[in-house]
Amino acid sequence: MNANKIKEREKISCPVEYAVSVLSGKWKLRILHAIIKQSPKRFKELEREISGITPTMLTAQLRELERDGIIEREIFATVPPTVEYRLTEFGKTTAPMMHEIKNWGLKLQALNAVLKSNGKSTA
Amino acid sequence: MNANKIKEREKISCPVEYAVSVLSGKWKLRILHAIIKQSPKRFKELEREISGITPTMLTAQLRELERDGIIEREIFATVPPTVEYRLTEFGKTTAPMMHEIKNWGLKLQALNAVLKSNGKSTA
DNA sequence: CTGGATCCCGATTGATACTG
DNA sequence: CAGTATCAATCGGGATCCAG
Repeated sequence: MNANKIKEREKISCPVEYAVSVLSGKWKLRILHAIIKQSPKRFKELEREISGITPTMLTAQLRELERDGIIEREIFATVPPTVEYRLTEFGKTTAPMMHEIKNWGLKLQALNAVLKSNGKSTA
Repeated sequence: MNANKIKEREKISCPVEYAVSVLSGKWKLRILHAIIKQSPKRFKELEREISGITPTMLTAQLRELERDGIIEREIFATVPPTVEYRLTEFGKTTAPMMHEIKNWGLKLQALNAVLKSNGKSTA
């Protein structure tokens, strides 16, 4: 259960482990990244932007991020229904971290591109 | 298979997804954090510092980090055997990211401590 | 001490079908 | 459009045993 996950989290002392316990998984960071880039964001927009994710997973992950106080959900009683997601004030504190992660991802991509093109040359 | 994981990675364009593909899992970031704090670090020291990890997992994760060019391993033919792990030059580029992650973890812990004391006491 | 090889479980995830 | 429910399959990760 979810409540269990929360209980487990309370035992954690290491800040890194704590952050991981909230952000781990294939999708959380990408969702966060997408919402940081443009907020608010609708369900469908997220689904399109995060290639490979299924609606089921997107819903589940969004619920967890909401429960953890990082994003908030606003429902509009329109037809068809509209739901917007945006960062909470606390959620905005992830921005520097996300920036560094993205940044490092770029370095990593660049490095691997080089390694690949070298393949077997130089050394 | 591992080679497969590498192949998959080549298709990724999003930097965040790329970073996640290398760092995801329960242990990678904690291992990195431990080695950043003090380098070089021996196998046993890592095992002690990263509470909960088993030698099997520690080995597996270290191998992946090594393969991804983030850490390097040095073996000393002593009795008993000694192995030291340290960051590569590229591995050092994770420092700002790790700093932000740790930092955010601290904020998160602080927030949840408040939420808990509100929700519980006073009641 | 370091860590390779197996086996195995259960949480995580995906596919599908359905609803307000 | 924005989900929910269910079921099945996969895979990360733990336990155990073994070796240099």
